[in-house]
Amino acid sequence: MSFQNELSEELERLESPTAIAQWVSNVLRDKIVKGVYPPGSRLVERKISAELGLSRTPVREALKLLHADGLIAISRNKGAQVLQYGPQEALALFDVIASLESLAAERLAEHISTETLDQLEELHAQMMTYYKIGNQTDYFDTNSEIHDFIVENSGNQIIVETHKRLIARARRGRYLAIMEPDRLVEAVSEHEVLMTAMRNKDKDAAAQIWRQHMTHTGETVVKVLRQDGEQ
Amino acid sequence: MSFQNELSEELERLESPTAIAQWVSNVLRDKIVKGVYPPGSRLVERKISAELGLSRTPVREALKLLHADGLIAISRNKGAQVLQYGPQEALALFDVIASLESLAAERLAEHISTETLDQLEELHAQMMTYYKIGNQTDYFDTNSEIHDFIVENSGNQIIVETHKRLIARARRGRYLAIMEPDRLVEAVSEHEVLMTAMRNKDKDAAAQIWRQHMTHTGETVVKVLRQDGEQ
DNA sequence: GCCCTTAAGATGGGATGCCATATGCAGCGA
DNA sequence: TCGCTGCATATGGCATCCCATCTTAAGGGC
Repeated sequence: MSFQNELSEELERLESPTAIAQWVSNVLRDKIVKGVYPPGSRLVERKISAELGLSRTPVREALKLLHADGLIAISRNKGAQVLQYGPQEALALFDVIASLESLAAERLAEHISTETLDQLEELHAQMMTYYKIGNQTDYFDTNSEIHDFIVENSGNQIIVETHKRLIARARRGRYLAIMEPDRLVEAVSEHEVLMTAMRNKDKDAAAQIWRQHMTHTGETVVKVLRQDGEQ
Repeated sequence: MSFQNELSEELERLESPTAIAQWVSNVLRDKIVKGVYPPGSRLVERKISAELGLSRTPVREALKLLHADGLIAISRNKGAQVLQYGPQEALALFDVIASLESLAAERLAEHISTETLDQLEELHAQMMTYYKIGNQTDYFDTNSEIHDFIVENSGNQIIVETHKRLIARARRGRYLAIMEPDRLVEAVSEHEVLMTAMRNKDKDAAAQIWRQHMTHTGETVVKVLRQDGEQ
């Protein structure tokens, strides 16, 4: 089996340099996040390059990218190994993400334009609809969109870059964590509070509720990971 | 001229894989921070590898690392180019760093042990001595040590990693920014307030003052960069 | 004299080969 | 039977080669 078809498709779309390494890193990241490569498993350059029909060079670069993202450790003669991901890592990760998204919400609330607010209202309304009809998948997708939207419109590129890097690691937990009904109700209520803060351009309220929101999300992920670990 | 001597020395001490690439990236990072490679200048793989007496491979990896750090842009057929660094970038950077160091101070204040507090007191006293006798160089070094100490003892590895990455970029500004006497007095006073918060294990006060402290520092750097840009 | 064409050089990306070292297993000795 | 030694294998790091593409400049045509 080969991934050459998908590779060709992707490459035509992207003209960025090191597009292949990017593609490989995305493939591997996905497999790590989804547990195909469990923590501790070894990613061998030669093996992956053979599977993907590539030389070692782009695979090697992809592994370096994953290393920079904090997903794997690279040791000589032992191959890259998927790092552990447990409650402790998730706790630390969400602590920083909460602080970062809170900052993003604060900065956005400060200078939000009517157009941007309208787009946010649109996303929020969409999410509420999915919530009311009980469509979990679309609810979570729109939810993620809202979080990303706030970060991307914070006006601070450093926040965007840093957030992107950390979220890649946190997704590993979110994939396992299926929100419980109780948390869902609370989360929706917190989203409502944020919208009010945005409408009032109240940066302190926005920062406060968004940090609280992400902290709660983190706590839920940690709880799920703990339950998972006990099994 | 060759750097082979220094290279050998470094390599004996480090047994980490990709030690050469790390070393090269440190050399280049230093030159970027110090302005030897000004913004917009081109870093050509073949040229650097020739100068350092290495093949292109490790140099290439080093450039990828600098790219991941956000210091350079890599474009095909044009070489890596040092990214601009002006008031706008510094503003965005310090906004995030302030938030991050504030979080670190908050987490440290929560659980700080007597031994850790003693070490911090020691560093603080040392810095105050340098301040009083007007030894600027040692003052700034100890100041940096305090900031790093707080981050490293926050108990959150994600904070440490993220901070390290961002500080590498911010150093570019701090190298240019020589603190003014007015700011110096204010900064020292803010350090005093932090120490009080730490002694009281008052996490909110610690978070508040440390964010304010870093925001002020950022503003000073931005001011200096603006003056520099106007010349 | 100006602009377009074209060819040579520059430059990063990818492929491949060699090397140093760590790992693991097999065989030998006590 | 257990442990130690040594060799084969695995594996990542580095060097080198080729290639596609962009840049640049020179030369010819209008």
